[in-house]
Amino acid sequence: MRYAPEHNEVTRDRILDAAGRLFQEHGIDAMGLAKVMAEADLTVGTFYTHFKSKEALVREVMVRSIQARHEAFTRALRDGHLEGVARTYLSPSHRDAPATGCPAAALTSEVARRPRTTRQAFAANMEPTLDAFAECISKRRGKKASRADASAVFGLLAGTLQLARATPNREESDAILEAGVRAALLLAK
Amino acid sequence: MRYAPEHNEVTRDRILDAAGRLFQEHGIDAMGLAKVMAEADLTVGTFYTHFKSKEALVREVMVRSIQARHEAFTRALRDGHLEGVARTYLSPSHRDAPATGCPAAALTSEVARRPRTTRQAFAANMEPTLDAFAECISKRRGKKASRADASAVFGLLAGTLQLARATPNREESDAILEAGVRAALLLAK
DNA sequence: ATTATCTATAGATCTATAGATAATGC
DNA sequence: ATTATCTATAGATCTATAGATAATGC
Repeated sequence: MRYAPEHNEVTRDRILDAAGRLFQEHGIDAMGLAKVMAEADLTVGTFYTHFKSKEALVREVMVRSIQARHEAFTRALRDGHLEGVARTYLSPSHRDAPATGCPAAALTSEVARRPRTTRQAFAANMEPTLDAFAECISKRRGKKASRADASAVFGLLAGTLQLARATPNREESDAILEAGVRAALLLAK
Repeated sequence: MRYAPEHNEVTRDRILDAAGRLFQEHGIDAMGLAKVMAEADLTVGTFYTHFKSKEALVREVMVRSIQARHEAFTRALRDGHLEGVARTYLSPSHRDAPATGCPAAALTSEVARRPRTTRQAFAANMEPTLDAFAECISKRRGKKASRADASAVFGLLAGTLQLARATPNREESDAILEAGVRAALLLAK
């Protein structure tokens, strides 16, 4: 159709957005390409003019979601406000909205089972976020924290959010979130 | 066939073991019943004489795996040896053997997306383990730690293990594990 | 004229069921 | 005689491809 020059890219973005939401809410393996394309108001046939394979989509979605989250993290982490980040991350509203929430909390254990290229894309794109956490922790502690140290704090946030999501009783789940905030601040002291 | 009275139960156990390994290694949605039954040296047809549905299998496998892990945890946690538990949990060999490792690290984010009955089975069966952690932390701190406090420590362990599994570079992954151990001990102080 | 979209389909796999087969305690 | 197992199959869905259709810049 020789569409407008930006048309292709706009559609691609719509597919990536749809896949990002559906993968995080229902898991990668649970969402077929037909459902992803329907969420983007398209049919399956069009998928392969935009992506080489489902795994290529998974990689791109992950990178994109991680980068989008990075923006949010760095905005919040500026000036060393780790407390605010922890409170927002471990909030009931984040727990209850996995589709638009942190991709690491939703997908890390699935990423671990994906092909090496996908894991590399994940790890490489998490580095800026982990470095931002490390810098923030360093400031609080008054001594250098490594990226690995930041991974432990981030692991606490993501792991605790997952436990809260898997806990059906609301009060118990809320209590897990609150204990997670206290723990995160203790850790970064 | 009017088999030996214990025959049915033995076979059921074999299916549960097979499913436990395959679910933890490849994810629940990635493993079809045909593959699970083949791993147990059976064919698909037999599945429904043992379980009502795949979801019923998922619930039973989870309960069983969590209980098996609980044994290991309580043995190790006795006498307040949190350091040993953290070192074993965040060891390269645990990272590299998800099939036989902690079910929570492998499956919590998937459990969060399962039906409420499955999440209830998960949460209820995690309680003894979390209480054992809470008791151990209480001893170390010299003041009462709640189950939610234990969830934060456990969330740190599971979340950090997941990050280490998703990190393809070995040195970086090892560093994450080590930082996780330090963080766990710091948290429980 | 170009190309993103559509419909249709291949071939594999998924969960679940039906009915035949085979193993063994009475 | 009982029942766990098998083979076979239904019907839905999965990833991926082929070829027709339609939209728009030249």
